[in-house]
Amino acid sequence: MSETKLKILSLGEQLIRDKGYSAFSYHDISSELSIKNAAVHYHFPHKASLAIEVLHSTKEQLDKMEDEYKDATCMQRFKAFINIYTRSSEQNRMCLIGAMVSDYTALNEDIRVELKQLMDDILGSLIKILEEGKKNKEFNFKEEPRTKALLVVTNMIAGLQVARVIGQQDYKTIEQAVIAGLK
Amino acid sequence: MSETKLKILSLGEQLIRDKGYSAFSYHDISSELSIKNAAVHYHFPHKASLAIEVLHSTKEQLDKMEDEYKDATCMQRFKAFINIYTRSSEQNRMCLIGAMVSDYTALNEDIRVELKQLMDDILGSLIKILEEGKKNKEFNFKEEPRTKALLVVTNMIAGLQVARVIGQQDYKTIEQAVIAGLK
DNA sequence: GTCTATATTCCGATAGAC
DNA sequence: GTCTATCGGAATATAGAC
Repeated sequence: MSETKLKILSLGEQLIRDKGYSAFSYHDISSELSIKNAAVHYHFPHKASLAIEVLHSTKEQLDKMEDEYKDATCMQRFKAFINIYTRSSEQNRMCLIGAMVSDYTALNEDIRVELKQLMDDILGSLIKILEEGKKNKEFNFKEEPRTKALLVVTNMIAGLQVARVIGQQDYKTIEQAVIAGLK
Repeated sequence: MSETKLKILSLGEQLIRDKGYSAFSYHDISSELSIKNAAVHYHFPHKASLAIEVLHSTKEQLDKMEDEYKDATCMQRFKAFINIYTRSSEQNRMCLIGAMVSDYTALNEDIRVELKQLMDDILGSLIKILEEGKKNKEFNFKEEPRTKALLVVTNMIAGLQVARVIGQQDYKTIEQAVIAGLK
């Protein structure tokens, strides 16, 4: 992938997670990168195609992390998962899922399908960590792993969203409580 | 308040919770109510003024609910609180807070202030219920009431958001787990 | 691959008639 | 209070030169 395309992809992700999919524009990208609107369209003909590549790129990062941590303890894997959100919090941004789901009715069918796919992958990855950790007694929670995964993920997604209004300290509080909730 | 203004206010709230603040337009309102764009502007000169009145109206509903349930048990009050989200789920909509916070960077300062105010009020209301219920042994949770409130509201906010992608059954699962998590 | 220029559409908002 | 008409601006997108 060309240098410019990579920069657009990366900036596109940051913008989506800062302003939301509907609210960011190709102008935001072109002005920041000192290129023209048409150049952005050359690399990503439609806004939807940029969003879809951002979703794919996030899926790749998830796969990479799973691979890197495949021999780690469940708690280490869980903390690596949570760390994605910690980094978002430090940027004062939402996570990609949180930014996209809240624009769901404005998305076309292609993006909706990709978004559901990524959501299923993230949830699936977390469920595996929780299942295994419960089985080997690393974790101690009473809910079904899928239920616990839904609780954790929604804490993270909305935690990042509300922290922009009420303060990042509250995100930290949520994060610590989520980790403590496994013991 | 005139009939038309009330209809616009109500529809405005539904649209914000369906499409998000940035994504809904005065055209959505005028077409649905079979009036003209200018008529909507007569009642709400700016889009921001409509949003602010929607936020105020939600605050009034919260106050009304607190008053109605002032002699109820903490569990009854908690369930009444959760019921707001249940109704949103049945409409396949986000809650107002969830719809607005995800558009936070697109909001002007006036709305941001009102949004933070409402967020504080909702959180404060829930904290009181949790505090009292913990004190009188109706509830049994180990976190600080404020922490528990943050966990519960983020479960609800993002639960409604992700349910539109992965299915309303998952919202139901979250809701049941949240209630079970008080015992 | 990037540019200039422009088409098209949509949105928030206002002036002024009725 | 609602209408017609329109302004100004922004957004997505494309054609064609370099």
